Amino acid sequence: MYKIGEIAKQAGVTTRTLRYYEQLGLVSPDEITPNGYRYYNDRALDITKRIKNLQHVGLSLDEIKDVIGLYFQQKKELEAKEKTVGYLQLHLEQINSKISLLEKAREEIQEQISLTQELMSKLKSKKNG
Amino acid sequence: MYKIGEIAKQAGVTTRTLRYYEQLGLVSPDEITPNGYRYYNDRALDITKRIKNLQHVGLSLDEIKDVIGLYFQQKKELEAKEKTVGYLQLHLEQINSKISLLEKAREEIQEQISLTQELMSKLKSKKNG
DNA sequence: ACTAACCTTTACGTTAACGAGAAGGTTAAG
DNA sequence: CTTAACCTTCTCGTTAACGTAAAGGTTAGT
Repeated sequence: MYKIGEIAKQAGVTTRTLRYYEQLGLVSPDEITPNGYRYYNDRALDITKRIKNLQHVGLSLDEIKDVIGLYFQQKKELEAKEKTVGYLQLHLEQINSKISLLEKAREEIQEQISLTQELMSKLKSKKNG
Repeated sequence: MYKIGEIAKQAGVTTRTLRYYEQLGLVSPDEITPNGYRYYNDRALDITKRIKNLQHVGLSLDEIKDVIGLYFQQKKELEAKEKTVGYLQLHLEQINSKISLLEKAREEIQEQISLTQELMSKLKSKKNG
């Protein structure tokens, strides 16, 4: 069991952020002692890191809230599972489209790099020859 | 030459957004007539679309401002080119790290999907005898 | 038992990226 | 030459995702 500061440090966020996430229903402490202290387990740390990653690639906390549970959830009812798979597939498509955009950007950047380098070598050979 | 509304429509943004981008130095009209009307060319449309894409994968307008010019820039001086290549490579690394995150997320999602589907088929076979 | 380093809630502040009107000028088709 | 559909600047409002005290309680090491 870790106190909030420990989790914050490990995950690279502030304690304020963790309380904010809790308020949004994203990550909750495993236990809250009578004095109000929050105690977290490793899973909370894992979730927090995932949130950060998804946020970093352009998802809002609101979107993340819709999917973060799907990474772990283990409900027992068949019906629930069918829904879960549906949501996961939607999420997967979203991820894939982002990957496509980034790969396209990557190609363009690489092309621009080699194009520029080519021009540079021409300039240099002119200078030297 | 297109008026602002036309560009906005094509790029899927509002006119307000285009003026805001102009204010940040991201996209500028090709010409502004004496009455203040903005007229854009195809390149502005292209840039605007790129901005949207980069934004969609998690870059802020501030970060985009630093790199958007690199996708097009054709300055003549050798020194300028060397700098440009440097910036492009940094940008490329940034893009690559985002791709890695997304690919990792993708794997996890796929794993969770097949895991869930496996459990589902077990549930069904139980149900059916 | 002291004290530094934690933790709590409450609440106001901030930045980014626009949205939404007001008040008025311009253009293009009929 | 009218009028709908554009365009302009200006300004105030909004949402997300926290930051930053303030005022005080808790814990852990010495």
